[in-house]
Amino acid sequence: MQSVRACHILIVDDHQILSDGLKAILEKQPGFVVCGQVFDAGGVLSAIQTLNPNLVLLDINLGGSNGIDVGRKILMNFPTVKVLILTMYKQPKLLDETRRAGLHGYFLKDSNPIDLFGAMRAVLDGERVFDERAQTAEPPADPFGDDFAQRLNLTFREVEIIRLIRDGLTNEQIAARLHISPLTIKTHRKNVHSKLSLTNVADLVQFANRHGL
Amino acid sequence: MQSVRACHILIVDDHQILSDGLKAILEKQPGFVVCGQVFDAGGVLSAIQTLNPNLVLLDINLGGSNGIDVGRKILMNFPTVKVLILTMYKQPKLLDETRRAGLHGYFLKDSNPIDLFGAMRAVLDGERVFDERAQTAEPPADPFGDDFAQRLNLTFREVEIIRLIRDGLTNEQIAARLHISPLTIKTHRKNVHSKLSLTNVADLVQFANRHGL
DNA sequence: CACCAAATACCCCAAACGGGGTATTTTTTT
DNA sequence: AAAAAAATACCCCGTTTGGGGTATTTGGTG
Repeated sequence: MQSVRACHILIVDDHQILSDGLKAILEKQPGFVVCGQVFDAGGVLSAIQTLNPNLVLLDINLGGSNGIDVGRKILMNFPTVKVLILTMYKQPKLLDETRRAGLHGYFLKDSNPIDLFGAMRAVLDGERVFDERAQTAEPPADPFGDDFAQRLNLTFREVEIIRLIRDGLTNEQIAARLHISPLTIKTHRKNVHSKLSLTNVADLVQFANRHGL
Repeated sequence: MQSVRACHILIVDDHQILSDGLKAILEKQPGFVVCGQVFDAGGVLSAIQTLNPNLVLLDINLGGSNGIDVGRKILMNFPTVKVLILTMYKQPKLLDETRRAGLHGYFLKDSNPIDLFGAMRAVLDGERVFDERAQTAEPPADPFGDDFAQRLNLTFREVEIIRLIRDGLTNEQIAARLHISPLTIKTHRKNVHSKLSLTNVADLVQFANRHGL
């Protein structure tokens, strides 16, 4: 027998292993009941209709669809349902989009589950919760906590520039941002290409994504 | 009291929510014991030394480090430990790298946990397990299973070309691949930019990644 | 058949990138 | 203080991309 006051949760994530795992730990928490799991964007609205959850945990990357768009649709159709984005992306752009979409929170997958439960309760209490780590335009601070930069012989400045290239800035724009000459950016870029054996922007962006810059 | 024959597992993943969740469902499985969790590349080797696992579940994206490299180090230092890559990346390149590194398997996070348990048992029995879905260079077949392409008014050809751009090919190379003129690629590209409100390769690659192309 | 979306192909020109150099200054390490 | 590493900046030139057009052909669908 379970409390009628328990919060009903719908998990929307295309990674079944995460979804099932999250369900397992949520169900050990008193007050939370996972009333359903959806693995793609398609079935979300009908699942909400059927299962009537209080809160939807929503991934952004839904194998082809954008979770934030899905969140918008949820709000339009079910204004009382809370929507909490649960994602791996520490990108201010996505957090802003989530906020502008009127969703109730943005939470990172590398967080402590305990904190997630706290965020969920806060959202259910009517608060909005946005993870700071995704707001502060990723720390230009120190990409060297890990050893990957050293391993690849990338310097601090190079990592900094890779990030800006990934974000779609041109040499000119990067130069303006860093208050140095565009020609210097070009040099850094050539060095990066040489170090990583790349020849174009696309591969560099892929590299940046893969290494979580 | 637990069976002395239980397989001891170390989970290496920077997403604590996934790690804890996976631990929760693994511990419901008879024969599996999670002997430890590591959240970054740094502590892996010493954790293995201390905890003596039979199998390491290893993510590729370790917040700055490459899991496959970590896997190589594990094999060098602990040749009897099995290493199973558990990742979201359906990329043949990464699967090949895993195979060449001599690791024991490559498994996708959007799989059924039951299948994961099967793969783990197979690996422990000395087999190697590589998920087919990451081998078959993602299906150029049908990007329209989801609605995203329609939603964004992208045509089949456009999606096809976006993929090739993302993979770092130039217009010339794409044209050769598709047996059409480079100028046609250019036109498609312009149309894509217009439809998606993009202006450069970097943003296009980000788009492709985010939508799982 | 008429219509329309999709795919094909070209014109123009400007902007940006890619790769080969060299060189100076600043910072860090030895 | 000397050496090494990092960051800065420029030269060359060719390739590639970006964006404004226009136009033909192809394959459905009403």
